[in-house]
Amino acid sequence: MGLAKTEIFSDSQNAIAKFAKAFAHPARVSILQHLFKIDSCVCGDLVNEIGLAQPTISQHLKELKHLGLIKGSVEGTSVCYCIDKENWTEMKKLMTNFLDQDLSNSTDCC
Amino acid sequence: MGLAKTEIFSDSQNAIAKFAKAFAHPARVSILQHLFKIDSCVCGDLVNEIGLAQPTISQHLKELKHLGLIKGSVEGTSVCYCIDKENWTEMKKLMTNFLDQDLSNSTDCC
DNA sequence: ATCAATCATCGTAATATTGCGATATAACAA
DNA sequence: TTGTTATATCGCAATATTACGATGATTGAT
Repeated sequence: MGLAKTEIFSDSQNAIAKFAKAFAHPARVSILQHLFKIDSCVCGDLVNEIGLAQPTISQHLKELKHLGLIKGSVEGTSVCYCIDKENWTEMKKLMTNFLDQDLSNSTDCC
Repeated sequence: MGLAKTEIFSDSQNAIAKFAKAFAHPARVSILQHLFKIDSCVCGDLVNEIGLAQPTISQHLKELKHLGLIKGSVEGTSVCYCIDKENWTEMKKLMTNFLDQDLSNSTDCC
């Protein structure tokens, strides 16, 4: 199939999976890290920074933009990308909550 | 292709992507949440809890076990699964560090 | 108007993921 | 031993992801 049965899961579970998918490829991890490091709109030197072809980078950027994690604005002949910090914070809350489950209980069995 | 070019990325970036992939499916999110909620070895009522066929659940469990996030031990005719809290903590450190990048800089441009 | 630069999209090939029926395996029970 | 229960593995079909060459679209420069 290759098709996840999203209907049988909660909105929260699907949202976690959706954002996790954004980080599930090292190129996207690298793109986000670069955007954070620069901390300003970066005008497409990502292709030089990361060793992937321009269409490939463009595709990864599109996915991140679709998720709302980054913003892009046309700046002359190039396009400037930067982190959408508001949405990033929202996403981080969701993920952190998931990752911090181990703190809610204390017993250990194994 | 469908094959990620892991060679050109750092170990850390590949590790983040690897763990994120574990959370990139709602069934695995659900499995982990259930194991945390119960907070004890659970002997395969996961198939009843989640609405997927037994071979499908078994496959997801295998992936989580391979990543070291859960442990499984034979208990009579069934198998008991639980979170590997030590590895979970390690993974959480890595992911939290990645998610907290927005705290390291303060300027904003967009 | 023409050209160069930058980025997006299309199309396609290779590989990965998801899901499950059928079947194998292992432990216990009678 | 035979049967039952619980889980794993195999094999396959459907779909998704990754990568990139070729091409299109847009902007600025001359």
